[in-house]
Amino acid sequence: MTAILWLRRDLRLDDNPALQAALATGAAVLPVYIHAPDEESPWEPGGASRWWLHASLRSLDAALRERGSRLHIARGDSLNVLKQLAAETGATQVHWSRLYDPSTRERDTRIKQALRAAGLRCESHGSALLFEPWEISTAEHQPYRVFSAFWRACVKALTEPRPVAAPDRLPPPPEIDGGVSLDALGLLPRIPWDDGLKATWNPGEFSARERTEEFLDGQVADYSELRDQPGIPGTSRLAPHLHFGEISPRRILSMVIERFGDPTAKPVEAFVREVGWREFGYHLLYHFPQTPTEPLNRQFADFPWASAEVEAQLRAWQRGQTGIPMVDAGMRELWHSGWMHNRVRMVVASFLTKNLLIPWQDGARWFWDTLVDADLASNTLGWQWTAGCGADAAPYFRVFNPVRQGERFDPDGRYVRRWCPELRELPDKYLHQPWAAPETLLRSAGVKLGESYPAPMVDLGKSRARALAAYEQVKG
DNA sequence: AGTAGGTTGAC
DNA sequence: TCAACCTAC
Repeated sequence: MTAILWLRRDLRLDDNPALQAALATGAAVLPVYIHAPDEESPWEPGGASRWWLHASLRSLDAALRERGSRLHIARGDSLNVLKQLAAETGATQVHWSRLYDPSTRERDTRIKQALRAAGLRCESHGSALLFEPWEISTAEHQPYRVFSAFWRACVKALTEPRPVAAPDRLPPPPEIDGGVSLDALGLLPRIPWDDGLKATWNPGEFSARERTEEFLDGQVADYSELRDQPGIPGTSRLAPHLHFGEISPRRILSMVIERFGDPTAKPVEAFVREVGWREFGYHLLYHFPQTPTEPLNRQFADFPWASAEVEAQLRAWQRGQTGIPMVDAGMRELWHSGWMHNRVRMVVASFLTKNLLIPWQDGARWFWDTLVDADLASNTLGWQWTAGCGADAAPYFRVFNPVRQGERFDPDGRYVRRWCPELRELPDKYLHQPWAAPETLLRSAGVKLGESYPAPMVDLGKSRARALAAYEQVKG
């Protein structure tokens, strides 16, 4: 007898209810990963995500082997693969952790019905969230659209999780033919552009746990103060680990409670609330599955986005060549490391959607392709929030001024100097707005606008006024 | 999770 | 002169 453990975005052995359920059968357990990106269309993982996935699968396989098991890797139609494996091993059960994005939800429902019809026991388990999206609702039994109310309800329902640790030993998997090597999945880039990712990240469950411990024993104490400064490593950087399920939010909460007691009290409250934003994103994606492409607020259906010059402007934004230091620093950090500090994500998103009036969907798609933590729920929430068309949206008039943001959150210019080294010699006063610097100062800093660094592609004041006028139309 | 433009009050 | 605070957008 065999139980199949179908692993997808729960690439861990700790606090994995699907694994525990498979083990509880007392049968042989076959851990399987099936590569079928087309089943996630139109949101198949982008280049940075695939890089992470490769490393995470390798790490998972190593952890399984240490415990007497191994990861079976297959590719192709997920249902066919599962049926074949069940036939070959005589498996009677399949267990997996739930996903919440529209394509995989639909696929998993179909697969569950088909496998059950074929006589298999088939169970999906909640493991990616503190609360399933349907467990939290307003007094009127509606989904929440405002974060503060959503989080209040979550906090009220919060109980101390009791995550089950990774087992020391696993039953040996049945001997089977077939499968493919990890390398054969072609997840790594053919042209090696991943040096920055390698230098920045350690995917895998072990590193996820280590990172969490390090953060909770260190930076979290100053999180509410330092998390907004992109030049300082004050954030947890756990998002990609969470996205691939290398650590569960239940484990994180449990570690928080272990160290601090009340997770909603200082100093950890601000960090736990960020875990809450992640929950909110999943809540919204589940209840409003059209939002990855459609504005939640219907008034935005005919928002007057810019049409002329958009392609060239979008490319300048993507490449970090807008001439606005804070924006360019962020976009270059993203391209180099597959990640961008959250404060800067808001700045570059506001610049794209408001100063350039380029549709938020274009920005969301670029983030999707370049972020190692690309997550449909969080990405959709973030972009709709910035554009002003989503849940708990920034009021239409909230336009970030990237100069002021730079002066407030990167006051010593450490962040901009790191990612825009051609501006390094400029004094702090002009670092965030080189176009305002006197000519002599630019010359002595070796900056030639339009040559060594771009002239600003738009006037911030004028484009802000244009955005306010455009948003005036949807104010209702 | 904002900005700009004003007023106020401490130097 | 400048930070702190207030308010409209």
